[in-house]
Amino acid sequence: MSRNFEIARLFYEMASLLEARNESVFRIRAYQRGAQTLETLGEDVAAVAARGGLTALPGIGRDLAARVDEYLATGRLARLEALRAELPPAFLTLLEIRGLGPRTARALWEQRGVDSIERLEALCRSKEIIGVAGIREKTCENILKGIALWKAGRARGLLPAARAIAVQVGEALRAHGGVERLEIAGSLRRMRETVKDVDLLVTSTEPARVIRTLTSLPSVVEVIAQGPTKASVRHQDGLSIDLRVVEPESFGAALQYFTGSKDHNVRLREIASRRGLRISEYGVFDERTGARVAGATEEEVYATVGLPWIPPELRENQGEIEAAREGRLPALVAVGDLRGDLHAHTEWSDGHHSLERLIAAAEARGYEYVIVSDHSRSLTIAGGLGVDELRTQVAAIRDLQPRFRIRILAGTECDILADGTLDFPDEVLQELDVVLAAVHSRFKQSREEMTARIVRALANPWMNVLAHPTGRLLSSRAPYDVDLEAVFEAAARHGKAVEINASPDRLDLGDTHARRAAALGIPIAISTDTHYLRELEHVELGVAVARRAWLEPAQVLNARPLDALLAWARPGRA
DNA sequence: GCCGTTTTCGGCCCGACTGTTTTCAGTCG
Repeated sequence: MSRNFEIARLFYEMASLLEARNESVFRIRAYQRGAQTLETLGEDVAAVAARGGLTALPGIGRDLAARVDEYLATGRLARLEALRAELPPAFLTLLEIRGLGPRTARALWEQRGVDSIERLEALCRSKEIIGVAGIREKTCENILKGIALWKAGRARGLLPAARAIAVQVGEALRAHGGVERLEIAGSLRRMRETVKDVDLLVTSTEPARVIRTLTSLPSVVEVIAQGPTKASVRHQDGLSIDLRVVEPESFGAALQYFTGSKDHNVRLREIASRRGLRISEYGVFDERTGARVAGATEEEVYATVGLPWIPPELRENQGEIEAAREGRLPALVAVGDLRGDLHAHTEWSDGHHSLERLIAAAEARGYEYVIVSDHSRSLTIAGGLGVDELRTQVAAIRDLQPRFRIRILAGTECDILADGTLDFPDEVLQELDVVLAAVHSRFKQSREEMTARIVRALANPWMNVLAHPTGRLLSSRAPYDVDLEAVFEAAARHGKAVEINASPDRLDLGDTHARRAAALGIPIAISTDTHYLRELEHVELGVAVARRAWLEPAQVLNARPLDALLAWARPGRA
């Protein structure tokens, strides 16, 4: 599905270049919408094109379909190349500077020859950009700040870190008074896997006081913008924090609005507009009379456009509005639906606690079962277990069982070797209750090799769950090159499950892929990959990904009762 | 450039803040 992202990126670029040319905002938006459709498409765009289905996709009409076809056939987009020729190669990079948009960047290129961030910085320092596109002293300073920020890296924060900051800042605002109600909104409320900024929404009778509190917090290093009802600041560890203060009667509308996503909200407003209504963060208003018809709660806002309340995790314009209209929103899986954890380590390999403590902690969480899935022998760096050691561990587990109510499952996180064979022989694997398999080495294999490797592992009759299927680390490592569609096809054919690994740096599978896998009928395991006991709590993150993937309990492997799980994993065993 | 239970033409989501401009453009979300 990598072509989906390639073409989406090209469409986004097209939109930016068109914007620099002052083209119609609607044409620009059309390319952005088309790009968004492609990057969230669960299916390979080439397959859609092959069956002539491109124009059936939302936002893809005759022209965009022709461009997709052109790219698939030739690997090029003539129109884009013509647009690129008008501007410097680094134009897109310039747009990554906060506060610098396509119009200004184009003017800088045409009037001062700005073709790189280095040159932009030099001209800012020498003040030579003053006079272009209404730029004066202040804008010059802001661009320099933007450049400094860009150099520092615009990393999105991991979900738990951002949430911690949001909670901390929220508490500080409350402590200083004036806050009536406070909610976390934005991508944090939608539980996106990474978060670029924290959106806080407050009702208050003293908006100025709350704004002032935020801008003067010790952990705030820069005030980006500050008005009577809105402020935007930079937190000391890089995230920006946006605060909005609204009246209580607008709280629902504001919460809906600031939760997003942008695309979800645009759709909602379009529907409202067809009904003669106007939705803003202040409420829902009758277009003719100007009268407010809703706003205090989110439910009210959705009701005005004939929809039930939609869970925040689904608000990505990925079909949730249609599903809501037709009364087929999923009954999303929740933490309480999970009956056990299917991926956990102990000090037998690279975990930091004993077998007993893991089991006791899982039992204390109220689980019906927990697996012990330490690494296998080839992963020496993680203290992988050899065959004898594994058998000793299984015996230790069987010995411990009578002391616990929770069922302890003997397992392994078995390495998938470079050729796709598993690290333990079949006669060893069949002694276990559940077998996880994962790639931990030779990440640089070609797409063909990696795909064949994983597909072969899935064919092993004793293997059950493919753990962290893409190998990505959100903060540091790209996924390995693999044809996931082929992997899913093999998993479905062999009756295997795939994992949502809830480790905050992995979240692997991610939401889009998990949704695709589940649509193919593949059971999804939501697992913590616990190495420290506190990480059992990461199950919340895994469930968040699952909810964003539209999963219901029936699609989740570890929402099944113990008997059903064992019958699935070892059908031959009594 | 897309789209249609108002429409195949004429619409297309809405508002805050900043810096520059005396009425608004650009950027952001």
